Amino acid sequence: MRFRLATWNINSVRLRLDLVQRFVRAENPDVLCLQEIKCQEDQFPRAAFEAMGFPHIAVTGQKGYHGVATVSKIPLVKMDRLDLCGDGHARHVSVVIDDGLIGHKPLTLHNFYIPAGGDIPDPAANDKFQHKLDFLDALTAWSAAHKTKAKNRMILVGDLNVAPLPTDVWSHKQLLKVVSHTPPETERMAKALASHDWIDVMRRHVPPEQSLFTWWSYRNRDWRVANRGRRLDHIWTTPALEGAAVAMRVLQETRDWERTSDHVPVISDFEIA
Amino acid sequence: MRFRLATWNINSVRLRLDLVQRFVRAENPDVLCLQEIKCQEDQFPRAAFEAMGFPHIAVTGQKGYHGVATVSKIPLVKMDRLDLCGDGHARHVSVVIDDGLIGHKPLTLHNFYIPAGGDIPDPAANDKFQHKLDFLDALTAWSAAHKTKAKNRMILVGDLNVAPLPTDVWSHKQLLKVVSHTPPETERMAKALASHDWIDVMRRHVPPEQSLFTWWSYRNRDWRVANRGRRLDHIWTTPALEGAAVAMRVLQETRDWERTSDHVPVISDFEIA
DNA sequence: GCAAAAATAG
DNA sequence: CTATTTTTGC
Repeated sequence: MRFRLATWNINSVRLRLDLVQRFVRAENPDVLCLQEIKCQEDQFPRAAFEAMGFPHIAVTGQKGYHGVATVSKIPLVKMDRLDLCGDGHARHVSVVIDDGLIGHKPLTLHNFYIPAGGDIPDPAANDKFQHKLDFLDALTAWSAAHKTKAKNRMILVGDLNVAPLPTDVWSHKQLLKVVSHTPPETERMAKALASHDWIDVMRRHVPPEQSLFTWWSYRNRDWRVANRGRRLDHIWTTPALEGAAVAMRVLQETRDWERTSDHVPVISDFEIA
Repeated sequence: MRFRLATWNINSVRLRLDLVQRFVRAENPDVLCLQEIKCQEDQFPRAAFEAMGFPHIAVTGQKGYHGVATVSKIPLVKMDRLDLCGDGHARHVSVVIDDGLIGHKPLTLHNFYIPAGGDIPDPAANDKFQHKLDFLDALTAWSAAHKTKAKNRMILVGDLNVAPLPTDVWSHKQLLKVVSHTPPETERMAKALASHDWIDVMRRHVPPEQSLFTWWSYRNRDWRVANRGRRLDHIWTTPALEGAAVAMRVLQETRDWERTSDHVPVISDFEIA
């Protein structure tokens, strides 16, 4: 089974439906994970996605903020959602991808939108940063609990809002005190990765010496010149899918599109035995 | 001297510049008075009005709310502004129209945007209604003070936010307790009219038995069917201009334009000796 | 710099 | 229903 998976923080799916269409026409993903859809579930533009060839749709939404959706050309079964911090935020949806072949082991796809964490990287002074650390801890606990099954076939994608490696930001030194790259966050992300021996697919394709970004702030108008980016979006797989991600690309060019998201899509082609 | 005068509550001049252009192309007014321009003076699109053939511009603006502007093809002199309630609101601009002929008496044009007055027609419970009544009283006092000169040639136009006659609303009975048609307002408007023997030009052209509206709420989508309108916009002249307004039309058709104002323009042709 | 919502005004 | 400003969040 071969398929193309894409993840994109779209920053309002209703406002940027046209950009999604342009992306889908150009790259033809089989499964597309969106974050920050910023709408309720009944406001999700289902018809437009069906028209784009994605009849299988799983959405977790809320009013105004957050929200994730996974749309697929391949049938989806067992849609589910997690509320890791028990706060009712729409930050996760999972699906089991089922291409209809008999006897295959299940393949679960988790789509996450981890809290951004506010401006001040001090959990005592900033509730939102505390919430982000709690969410990362809960992610690790949840992930560790799943490790009981060694052959678990799982993909985890999304806007994780952490740039874990020094080369995942434009300046390691200057960002050590900036939310998304502080030690409490990067250490927690390392623990999350270790908790299920998750494979960082993007870094399997781009060596850690090389800088790799998926997000550039709206505030830098000349984003390509300054190149003050961060790698906030990720694709992980469990060891059972070792080698399955046969290709990976960061779609930087979308950052130049008119009225685009501050995040760019990440694509990975999977070849599953 | 012959000229065409128009008044229109445009409900944001920047947002509806294209509609103003369409109106100007169709009706070719010589002088155009706008209300609710909703911009500061330096944000007023002067260049666009100059391009439309209005090099003479008088603006009283403020941030976000209210604001009036008079633009003209005929030279304007002695631009002035009144602050009848001393609250700094941008609700008036006056100009003296000067066509360059020697020996003519001055002709002053006042452009007003009277407070809407909020929802509850009780001055004790609603400061905005009190403000509206105060404004109408101040208008009467100001107008009476000008009566010293019997030959005063003045035109007063604008969104006066009062529908004075029973036929100026779609249902006299149902609107007696609705702000714009309550007795405290209509009585004050009658006093204002009497204070300088103002001529209600619109009613000189349409008999008071006939209903006459210039505004239809955005809330009635099918405005033409229900026809729940009110006459909130007015053109008055002093007795010295008796007979000068040789024609008058209410441009109802603009209410059907895309994304239009809830008010429609009123046009009057003047023939001044 | 953007986006959505809430508040405010009409 | 429409527009602007303010607030919150990213």
